[in-house]
Amino acid sequence: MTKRVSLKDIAEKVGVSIALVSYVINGLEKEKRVGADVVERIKAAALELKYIPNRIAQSLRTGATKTIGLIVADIANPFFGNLARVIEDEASRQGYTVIFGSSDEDSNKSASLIDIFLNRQVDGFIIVPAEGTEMQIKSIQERGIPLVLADRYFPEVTANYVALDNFGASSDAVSHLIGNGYKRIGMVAYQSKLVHMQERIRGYTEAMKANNPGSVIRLEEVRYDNVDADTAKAIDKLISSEKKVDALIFATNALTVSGLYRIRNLKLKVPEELAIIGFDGNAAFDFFSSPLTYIEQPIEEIGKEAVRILVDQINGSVKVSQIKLQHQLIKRQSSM
Amino acid sequence: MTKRVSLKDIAEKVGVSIALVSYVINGLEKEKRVGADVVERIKAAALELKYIPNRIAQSLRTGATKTIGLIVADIANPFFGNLARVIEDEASRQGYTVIFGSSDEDSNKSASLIDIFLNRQVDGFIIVPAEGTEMQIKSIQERGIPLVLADRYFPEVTANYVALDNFGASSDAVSHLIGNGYKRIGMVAYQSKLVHMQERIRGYTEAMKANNPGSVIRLEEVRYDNVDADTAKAIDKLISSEKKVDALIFATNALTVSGLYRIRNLKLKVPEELAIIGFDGNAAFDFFSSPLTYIEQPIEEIGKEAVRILVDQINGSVKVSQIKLQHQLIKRQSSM
DNA sequence: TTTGTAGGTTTAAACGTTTAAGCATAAATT
DNA sequence: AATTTATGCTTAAACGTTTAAACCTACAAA
Repeated sequence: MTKRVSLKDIAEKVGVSIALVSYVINGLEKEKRVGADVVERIKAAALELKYIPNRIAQSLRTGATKTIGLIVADIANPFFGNLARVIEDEASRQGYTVIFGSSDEDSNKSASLIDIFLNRQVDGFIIVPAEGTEMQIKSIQERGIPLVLADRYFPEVTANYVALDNFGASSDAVSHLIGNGYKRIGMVAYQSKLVHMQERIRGYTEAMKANNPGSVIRLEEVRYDNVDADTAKAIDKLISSEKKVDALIFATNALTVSGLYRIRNLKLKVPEELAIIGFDGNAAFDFFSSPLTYIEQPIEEIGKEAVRILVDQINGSVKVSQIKLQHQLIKRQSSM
Repeated sequence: MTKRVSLKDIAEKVGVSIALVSYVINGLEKEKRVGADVVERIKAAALELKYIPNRIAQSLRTGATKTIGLIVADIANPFFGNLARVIEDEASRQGYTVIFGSSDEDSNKSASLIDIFLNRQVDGFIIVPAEGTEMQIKSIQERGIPLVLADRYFPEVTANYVALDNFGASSDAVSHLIGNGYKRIGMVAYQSKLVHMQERIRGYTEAMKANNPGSVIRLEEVRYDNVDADTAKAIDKLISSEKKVDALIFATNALTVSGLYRIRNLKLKVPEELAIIGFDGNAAFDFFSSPLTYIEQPIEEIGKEAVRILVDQINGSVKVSQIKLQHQLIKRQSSM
């Protein structure tokens, strides 16, 4: 490994002090009154030696790493992949680099990622928090490190967040189904205390009650680490009871896809025997025998807002921003 | 922002030198013969003050950042999202953190990402190289920085890589189709000089010639920045000529999905009117009217191998590893 | 002649680590 | 009693930056 070129190397080559070189490299030649000829010689030498600033040294000196730590549930999940992409682009626009990690909805993994990112002195965090990580979030805040939660948040923790209006989204889905004549509507959700899930569930139950005070709530909860089997069981149960469902809302993208497999295997006619509403977009939704109606999240906005708020905080803002964005219900055949 | 706790703070609290604290924190108390009581007091103080090592300072001192720079075409593309996930896990297992960026197949973006990662003194790179980035790759090598290419490589550049045996994969697809009685087989590929694409094309053409010396090559190339329109046009052309195709191979996941939309809109019966083979897995493949036969890449292996080779290089190995992995042809209804 | 000021440059400390080298003191060996 | 060895600790330099402060020199103003 050939030694990297430093300011010192340029200084020696030109025959001036390191300080002068630093000034010129950083464009402070006017302000710091560096001689015109010296400026030229330094610039030439930097080019010739292919000088690349050492951000590690800069960071140590300035205390800023220009790095954002991003923690999502799973970067392989298209929803988070898309979110990561938006965050990457917006961060880059603002001069930040992103380091990322997947928590797998596991609080231990989350803790270890946070530790690693703290080690690396990230300037701020964007976190899709897993269940039971309230204390981790608080501990970041106590350290005074900027933080924005995305997709979910903790009602009892005062923190910046950008999330969907999940209550509105799923109650909209219910209204849509009821408007189309469906009555026995069920929901398949994750077994989770996280607000985004609880709000999706609450949106469903409240809308059911609002539209028909005596309506039956048919909610099945699925474990994150056993999606396919649990979803299949949930659907089997929902369609086998004497009062079987005539419509089904899935609470996430993964649940929807998993459910579609089961529904296809059962050869249920959609929407005649069972109407469906999915969550998030997905090419699979389009090619299902009956194209799916789904709740679309404004991923672009979520990511951009999160970065903007975070950078604001890094730059000293102390304002707490809690943003709920609106969904769009993409109406298609599966719920008609 | 409350000041972060440093070794110095612990040293002052305990009343010893910084060196001793460093030894204890790094578990060198035996080797460096630190007194038993002092060890205890230092450990207690570290815990009490919630000491977190500053990796930036460590990196500056040791020259190693324990960071891998990952450049893919687009993290939002499920293939790269999955690859990133595998790389993240394997890197973490080896004590490395990943910083990532998407090149969008654009050599300028690629160059800028590489610069940023060099600034940050990454210990090594894993790159899915874009067209025309040979010099960028060489420049990294000249700096003596470990590097592994993934998914693609440059035949004229001697570098480590892990890729699919693309030639074998697409010729296998052709053989399969021919074995099932299809004769007029076409391919929709990207317009790209990159080997992975050229090899997929070559696998197709060679297999066509091998099976029938006089066979017609029906190849259409699509621009990366205009996938949907170009793919639609390509398909229209391939099925409208007097000798229209009876089977179609798509050269990537995105091309396959795009093609499926067109084929559905044209209401072509698959496989009766047109057989299809896709690339990479995807839930959409499963729900298409006729479940798709597709070429499956060993993503897990690609990612793991890439990290293993990279870490080897970081640890001083100078061996050049060029690995081609085998696909699996998942045979289903669309090509029967 | 002294004082002031602008232009141009260097010095040196600091960020938080790691680690080779040195310095005591006590205990063991001759 | 003199020397060696072991034990326990400190000192200080180095990594590559940034940046406040000090330092020159020349020249203008008093």
